Amino acid sequence: MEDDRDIAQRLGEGLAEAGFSVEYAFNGPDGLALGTDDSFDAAVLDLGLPQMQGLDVLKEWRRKNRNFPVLILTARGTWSEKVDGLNAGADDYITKPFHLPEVAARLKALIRRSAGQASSVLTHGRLTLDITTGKATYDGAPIELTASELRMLNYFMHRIGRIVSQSELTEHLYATVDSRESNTIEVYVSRLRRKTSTDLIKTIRGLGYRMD
Amino acid sequence: MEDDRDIAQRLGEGLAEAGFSVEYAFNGPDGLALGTDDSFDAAVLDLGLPQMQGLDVLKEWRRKNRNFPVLILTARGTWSEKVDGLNAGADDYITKPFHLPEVAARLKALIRRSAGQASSVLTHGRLTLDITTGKATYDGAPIELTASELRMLNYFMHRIGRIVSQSELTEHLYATVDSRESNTIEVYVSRLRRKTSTDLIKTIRGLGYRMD
DNA sequence: GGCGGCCATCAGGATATTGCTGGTGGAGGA
DNA sequence: TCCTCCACCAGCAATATCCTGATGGCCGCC
Repeated sequence: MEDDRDIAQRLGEGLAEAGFSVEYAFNGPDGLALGTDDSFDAAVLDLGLPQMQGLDVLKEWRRKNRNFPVLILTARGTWSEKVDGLNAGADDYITKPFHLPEVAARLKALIRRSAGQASSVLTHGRLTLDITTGKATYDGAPIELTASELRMLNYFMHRIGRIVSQSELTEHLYATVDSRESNTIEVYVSRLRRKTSTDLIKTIRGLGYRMD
Repeated sequence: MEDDRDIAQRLGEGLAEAGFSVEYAFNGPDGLALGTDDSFDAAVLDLGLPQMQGLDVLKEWRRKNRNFPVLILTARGTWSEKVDGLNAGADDYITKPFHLPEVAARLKALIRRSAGQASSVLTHGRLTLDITTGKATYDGAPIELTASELRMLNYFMHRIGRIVSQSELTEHLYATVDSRESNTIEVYVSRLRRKTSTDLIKTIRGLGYRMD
């Protein structure tokens, strides 16, 4: 997003070369619209967009809980803008004239960091699981999961198509190795099935379970 | 405040020339002591102070409601530190090697701004929080919050929708890692709920809390 | 030095989760 | 087809977890 299309062009091409997928907006309202998609990994924001203050765009994003990282571009010497930008919810800033590799590097760092924090949602079929918010949905409807169920479901969703043995599950969920004395695992599988669908987790008799 | 006395010397002299009145601390505890005076316009904090993490000093200041602006000095390339710093309550950061005029300029900007009471107010649903004035409203009605409650609420409001574990809260609020000896966190959550609404903060048993 | 408010902690009670049991159903082998 | 054994599930008691009123101590302010 840039006020000067040439700069934007150059920046966009550079970032594309660095492996990013880029979209542009040349004014505030367009930027707002783009941001509402919430499908971005990060945004580069030039302060001083026409028609709307760049900071206002940022504030509006944050107000709408768009939490992708934002890198601010500012002209050299406008300190207050930078500080205001950080306070408005920006994650980093960089001064013009900028070096492309630096922008790319910072963007990568921001994205890497936000990946550690941002809600990373796993999707499989009609099932959805966000481990950071603890929310899961099946067919779009939210389902309530307890902590243990959540852990187990998470484990399964990271092992789609693989057979997961009972002992493996016990080990992962409890860090203890009970041999066959209780059927706790079976019970939890049962609960997961009840809350989602009977055929979500298939049982492989004598070997374990598999989700696919 | 500097880990390298030469750098500190140079920085201090430069700032003095620029019209600032400067005091030093060369380690964490001294820095803490200095900060408790609350008679400063601003502080320059070097991450990586001996004996105590620079960020802990900052957190401790903020815990005591010392709200002077803080400018962080960090080595080049440690992005996570910077971002963590901003999250911990710093107002700006600058990378080494730094140019004296730049530091001075940023400091001035920070001080000017802090004098001007730029109020950044967070809004979420019927809840409103102005971190600079410490005022909060619920349904438009003002609610009285103590310093700790305020910091906790602030933390929650920056993590809407995310599960926040008790240990995470303890760590952020106190900079120490108490394992389960007291139920302080529970008590504060309870108080926040009483002052706002019972269902403002949802408890996820075994995992933590979530505000959404 | 006295006072007020904030803070941390305790203890008792409330609640959801956990792990188990026992009875039932069904798969797979002989 | 029948039999055996494994898996399933509803319900239950035990328990970890959480909530909240009360209390004493500390700190800062007057």
